Amino acid sequence: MSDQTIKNMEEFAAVSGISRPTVSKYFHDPNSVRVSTREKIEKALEQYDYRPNIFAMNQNRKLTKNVGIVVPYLADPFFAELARNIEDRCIAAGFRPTLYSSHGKQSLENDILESLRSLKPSGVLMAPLGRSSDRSVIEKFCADVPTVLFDSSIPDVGASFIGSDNPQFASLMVEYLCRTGEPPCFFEMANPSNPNANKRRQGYIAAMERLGHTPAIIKVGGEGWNFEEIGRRGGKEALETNAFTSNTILCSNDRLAIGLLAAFYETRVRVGRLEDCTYRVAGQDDHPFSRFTCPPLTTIAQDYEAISIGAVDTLLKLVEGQDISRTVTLCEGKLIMRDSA
Amino acid sequence: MSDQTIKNMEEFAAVSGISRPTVSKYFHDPNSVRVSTREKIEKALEQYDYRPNIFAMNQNRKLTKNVGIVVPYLADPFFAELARNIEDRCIAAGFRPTLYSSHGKQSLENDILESLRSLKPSGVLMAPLGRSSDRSVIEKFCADVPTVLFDSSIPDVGASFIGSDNPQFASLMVEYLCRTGEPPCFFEMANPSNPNANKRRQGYIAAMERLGHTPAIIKVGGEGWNFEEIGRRGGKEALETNAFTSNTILCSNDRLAIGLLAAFYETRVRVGRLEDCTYRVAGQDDHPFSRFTCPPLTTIAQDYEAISIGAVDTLLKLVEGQDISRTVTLCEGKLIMRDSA
DNA sequence: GAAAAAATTTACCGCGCGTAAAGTTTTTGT
DNA sequence: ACAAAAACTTTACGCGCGGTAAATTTTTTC
Repeated sequence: MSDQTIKNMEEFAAVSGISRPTVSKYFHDPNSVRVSTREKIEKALEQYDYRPNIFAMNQNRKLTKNVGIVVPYLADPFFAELARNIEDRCIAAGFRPTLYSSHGKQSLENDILESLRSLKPSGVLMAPLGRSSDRSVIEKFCADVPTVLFDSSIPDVGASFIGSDNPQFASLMVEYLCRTGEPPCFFEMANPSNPNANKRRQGYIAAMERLGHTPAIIKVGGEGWNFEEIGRRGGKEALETNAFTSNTILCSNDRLAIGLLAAFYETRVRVGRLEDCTYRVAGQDDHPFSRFTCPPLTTIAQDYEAISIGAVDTLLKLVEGQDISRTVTLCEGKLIMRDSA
Repeated sequence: MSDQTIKNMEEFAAVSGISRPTVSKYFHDPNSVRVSTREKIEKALEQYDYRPNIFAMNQNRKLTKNVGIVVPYLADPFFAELARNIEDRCIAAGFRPTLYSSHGKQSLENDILESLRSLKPSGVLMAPLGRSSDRSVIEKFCADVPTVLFDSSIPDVGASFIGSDNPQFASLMVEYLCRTGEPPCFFEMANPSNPNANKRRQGYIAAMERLGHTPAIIKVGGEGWNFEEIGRRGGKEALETNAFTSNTILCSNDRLAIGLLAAFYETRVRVGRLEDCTYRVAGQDDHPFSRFTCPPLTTIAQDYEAISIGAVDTLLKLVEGQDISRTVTLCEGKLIMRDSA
C-alpha cells in the first residue's frame, strides 16, 4: 500500500496505467472492461486504496444506487429485524441502503420522504405508518420514486405491496384454538394504527363463523405505539369488568399479548394450556420476545424471509426498468406452538 | 406556488432577485445575509419550492452536515431508543443523521466506517461492538473523523466518551438487594461482548466486599447477541446444577434477566419479593421490555436522556472546532423498583 | 494474415454548487 | 453628514465525475 494519496479518478487512472473513462466504466461495472485491464485496475486498487467520490458520482447520475428503507417504528424489534434483513439484501445487490424510522409520527414520515427525494434514490422500500399516514404525500412520492410498500398496505399506492396474509393468520390460529379448547375471543386496540389489525379481526370473525361459533371482540383504548402498555392496562380492565367471554384470548398482535400476559401475572391469573391455568392467550407475529414471555407465547410467525426477499426482488426488477404492473403478495403465517395456548 | 420548475441555484437566484453566491450563503446559514435579502429569498422559496442539490453541495464542502450514528445491534430496543433520541437531537441541530447497525458483526462495523468515510461526515456518534470491535480500524477512523463514542468505551479511542457509570449501577443494586434480603450472586455471560459487563462485575464485587459479603459469580456460556436465549439456557442449567448460591440473583443486564425469568418460569420456580417466591431477580439497563416481564423486573435505569444529550452536545462542540481534550462522562443509574426483587 | 469486432484513448462539455477576489451598495458610528 | 465597516454583486474558476463522439489500438474471426 503506497502512501501517495490519490485525489481523484484522473490520478488513479494515471497510476493504474488506464485512461480515466475506462476506469469510470470499471467502477460502473467491473465486467464491462477487458480482463487484462480489470486486473491492472484492481492491482492499482490494492496499492493505492482509492474510491470514487460518492457525491460527484451521484451528481449527474439518475441511478444513484441509493435505496431508502422506511419503517414506522424501529424500536419495535419486529421492524428492526425486518429492516436488517432487507438491508442485507440491498447491500448484496450492490446498493447503498439508508434506514429511516418514522417513530410513529406522520410528520416524521413526511419529512423522511422529503429528505429521501433529495437523495435521488433509485428505489425505496417502505412500511407506512398505516392509518396515520398521509396518503396523498405517500402517493405523490410513489409517483416520483419507484417504491415498494411492505408490511402495511395503502390501497393502490406504491409500485407493489408485499406483506402477510393477515386473515390467514387469524384463521389459522382460530382453527388451532378451537381444536384444542374453547373458541377464542379477540383482543385488540379500539383504534389500531395498523391496517393489518382490521384484516386480522375480519379473519377472526370469518373463521369463527365458519366453525359455527359466535365471534366476540374486546376492544381496548389507547393511542400510539406503546402496545405492551396498552395491552396491560386494557387487559387488567377487561379482567376487572369480566369482559373476556372465553377462557381463550386471541390477541391482535404479540405486543398486545405481551402486555396482556403482564396484566394476568399482576392479577395472579395463571395462563397456559395446562390443567391449573384459567386462561389461554395467543398472539400473532412471532415477535422476537415472544419466546421469552411467561408462559412462552403461542403465535403465528410472520415470514420475515419471504417478505424481505419479495420486497427487495420486486424493487430490483422495478429499478432495472422492468415495467411490472402493481402486484400484491401476501405471505402465509406459520403456527408456532408454545405454552401459552 | 408557481409551477415553473427551478433546476438549480442559478435559476432560483434569478427569480428571487438575488445573486447566486448570496443565495448560496443563505443556504449555508440564513443569518449570514441581510434581513431584507433573507426575506426576498424566503418569499421566493415559498413560491418556487427549490432546494439545493445535496450532492453538489457536499462535493466542495468540508463540513457536510452529515452525521453518522452507529450502534452495535439495532434489534435491541435499548439501542433503538437511544438511537432515536440521538437522531432527533441531530436533526434539531440542523444535521442529517444516518443510522447504521453493526448487527453484532465486526466485519459490518468495519464496512460501516468505511462507507461512512466516503460520506465525509462532519461527525460520528458511535457505540462500538466492544470486545469484538477492531480497535485499530476504529482508532484510525477516529483520527480522521470527529467521533464521540458512547455506551461502550474503547480506552483512549475517540474524541470523547459518554456512557453509564457501570460500577455504580451494580453497587446501587447490590446495596438495595442487601438491604431488603439476601446478598445477591451475580449472573453473567462467560465471554461478554460488551466491556460494560466487566465493569458491572467489578462493581458487584466491590460493593459486596464493602458490605462484608462474599461475592459469587455464575458464568454462562454462549456467543453472540441473543442474550435472552443465553440467559434462559444458562439459567436452566444453573438451576439444575444448583449453581445459584443465593436466593437473590443480580444479572449483568436486563436481557439476560429476561431469559433467566423465562427459565425460572419453565421450571415452575416463583420469582419475586413476595412470601411465596423462592428467588429474587434483578437486572441492569431498564430495557423497554423489563416493565412487562413476569414479574416486572427490578432494575437500574440507564439515563437515555443524559447519554444522548451529552453525546450530541460533545460532538457539536467538536464539529464547531472547539478543540476539547478527550473527556469521559459517566451517567449515574437510577434504581427502578418493580416486583422481581 | 487481412478484415471485422471490440475495447480503449483522446478530447471536450456539462452537472450544481463552493469560493475567492474585486468592485459596488448599504449600513453603522460619531 | 461623512468616513469606515459591513453586506452584497459580479466575475471567474474549481470540484470530481458522467457522458459522448471520433480516432486509435487491440483482440477476435475466418
